Amino acid sequence: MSLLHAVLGFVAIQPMTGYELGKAFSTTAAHFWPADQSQLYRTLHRAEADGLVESTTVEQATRPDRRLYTLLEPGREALEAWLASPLEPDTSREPFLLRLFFAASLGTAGVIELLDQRRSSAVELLTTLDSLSASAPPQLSKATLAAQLQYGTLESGRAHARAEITWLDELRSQLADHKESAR
Amino acid sequence: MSLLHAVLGFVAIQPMTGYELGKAFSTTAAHFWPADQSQLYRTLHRAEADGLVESTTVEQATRPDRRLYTLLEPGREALEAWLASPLEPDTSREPFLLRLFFAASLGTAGVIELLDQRRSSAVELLTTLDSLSASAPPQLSKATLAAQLQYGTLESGRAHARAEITWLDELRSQLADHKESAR
DNA sequence: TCTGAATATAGGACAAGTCCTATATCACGT
DNA sequence: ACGTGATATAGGACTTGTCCTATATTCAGA
Repeated sequence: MSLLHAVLGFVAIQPMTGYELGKAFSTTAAHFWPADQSQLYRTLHRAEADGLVESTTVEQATRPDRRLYTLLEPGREALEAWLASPLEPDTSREPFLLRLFFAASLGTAGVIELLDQRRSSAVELLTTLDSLSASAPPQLSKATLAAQLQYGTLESGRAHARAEITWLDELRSQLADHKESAR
Repeated sequence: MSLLHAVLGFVAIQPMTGYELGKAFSTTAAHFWPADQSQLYRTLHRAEADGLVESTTVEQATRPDRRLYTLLEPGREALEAWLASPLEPDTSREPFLLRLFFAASLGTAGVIELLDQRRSSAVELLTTLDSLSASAPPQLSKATLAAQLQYGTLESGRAHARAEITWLDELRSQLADHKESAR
């Protein structure tokens, strides 16, 4: 249940509404933590019921009312406890690798197509991250710790995207050679 | 629901029991597709109910009976359809990045500790993958396509683990420098 | 003028996965 | 002798996330 922690993390920086949180996720955190809009609001409700955050309704003339969420002390404690808790081992699912693992029946040509598809999404991702990265403060060494860490997550995405592309290219050429030599 | 496809993929290679599938996942596929034992059996039941696989009970004297699952034609079609379907964009969650993103309140020293923890799990993973990789056939260029692809998923894991370590080291030294210069 | 996107929140139905427990027997080590 | 792990399957309870729909208004563009 880490969406809760992400929500607490954002609200700790600044009180926010559910809508703003959605924006924050889809811009800053999209590449490592997709957040479903519906789930977001449900998480906020639950966090409030659990006394972690508090909401005040901000009436608006033309738009629907906004509910501004503020972090409460128990919420801050939960956030800190999460940050300090031991890292659990990564158990991530990689749908692409799953597919590749079983893709032999597509034949060499089919697999190469699959690799090329994957390659172009990786390039696309890298381009997106590059442009986000370009809009970061140039004086990183003088930035706050928070800014450095947020930039760091971007760098992580870039590093992995580059690694993915390199790996794909190697595998591709290996398969192509094999096909060649099998003539 | 990709566990189903993974199950079909394994059963396509060779008829298997749920128990054997569990083994297959935890040895070959553990690093990209963790499979819960309970979920595995449920998936098998459902696949059989849907006419994708067929099971025959193999009675055993001392051990509990085994149910051997065989791929049926509709199952093979489902598998091929999945392999040929367009790749959906990756929406993976990265709990570590989420934590790092909000970790500023731990302070530079605390963050460095976090990075070090992460680094040692990455090194551990890399070591595991390296030893798996070492037991692969040396004549890779002569291997079957299936073997090449399966080896490829291992290589992917290694490439990403190395990228992770490099990135962690860079971030770590950047934070350390910053701390240094802030004295 | 009409359509769609943005602003803002919310619920229902469902899918998928996790964790724990149950059952039963045998082999192996201490 | 005694517990632990391997073999083998299965269900219950629960959590989390996804997808779709609803509601209500305003503004920009075709």
